[in-house]
Amino acid sequence: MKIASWNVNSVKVRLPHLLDFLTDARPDVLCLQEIKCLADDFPRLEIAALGYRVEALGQRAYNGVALVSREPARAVVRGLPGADDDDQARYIEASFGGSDGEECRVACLYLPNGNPVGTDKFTYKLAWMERLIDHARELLRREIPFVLAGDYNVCPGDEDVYDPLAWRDDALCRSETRARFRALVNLGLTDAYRVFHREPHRYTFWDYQAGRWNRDEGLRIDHLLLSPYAADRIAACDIDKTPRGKDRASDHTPIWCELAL
DNA sequence: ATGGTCGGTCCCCGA
Repeated sequence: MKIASWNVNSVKVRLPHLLDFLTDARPDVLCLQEIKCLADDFPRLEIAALGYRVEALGQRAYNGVALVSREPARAVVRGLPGADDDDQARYIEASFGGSDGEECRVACLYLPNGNPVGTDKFTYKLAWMERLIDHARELLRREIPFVLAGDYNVCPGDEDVYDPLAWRDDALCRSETRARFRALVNLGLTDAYRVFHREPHRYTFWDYQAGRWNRDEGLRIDHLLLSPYAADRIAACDIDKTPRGKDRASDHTPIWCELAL
């Protein structure tokens, strides 16, 4: 089962690139973030023509997440549990069947950016991470394979930033942020990318400004965290830089993994 | 060179 994650920064603008990626990469499940539209406005017909279905949690103008899959999603959960008053569309989770009949639970998440530090945005980010930790603990209790995929807005270490000093006090790199990411991993999850790639300075995001893409000055902030049963089955993982190099690209590029499920 | 870039919009905000 191939699972991919991509912050598309508007699914309407990125539709041609999205169709290209589905055609070329053929993921079984694709997690999308920042679709920036209501679920009813998601371009389903074009996706369906390629044999894919969509489950979305949308929002006007901001945020919005979706699961694009070949097989129908089962037991869909919309919204990260733990706060009834959170109206930001940042989380959707569902189960998908593997080729051997084994199931995998896939969560698509768009973790808050949190800038500027010292405001309620940073407080919200940290609280959201605490909720994610609590929910991951619940998923682990089920003893099933699962993947927490998405735009975490977290650079786990200095090796994941082109200029760690300049970014030291950014919400993506702050010690409070990194400590919570470590706490999540330390529950027993595996950073899929690091199973296969130890080199520093491999990125999934390059800012639109200042020619960051052309200078390869980016951040590794999109991650696939695997439960123990999923980690046991990992066969491959990589970042696909092709979409980022296209005209009218998203500022993020997809990350994917292959699980023997 | 005190800027630079996108996308979606209650004409600026979030990234």
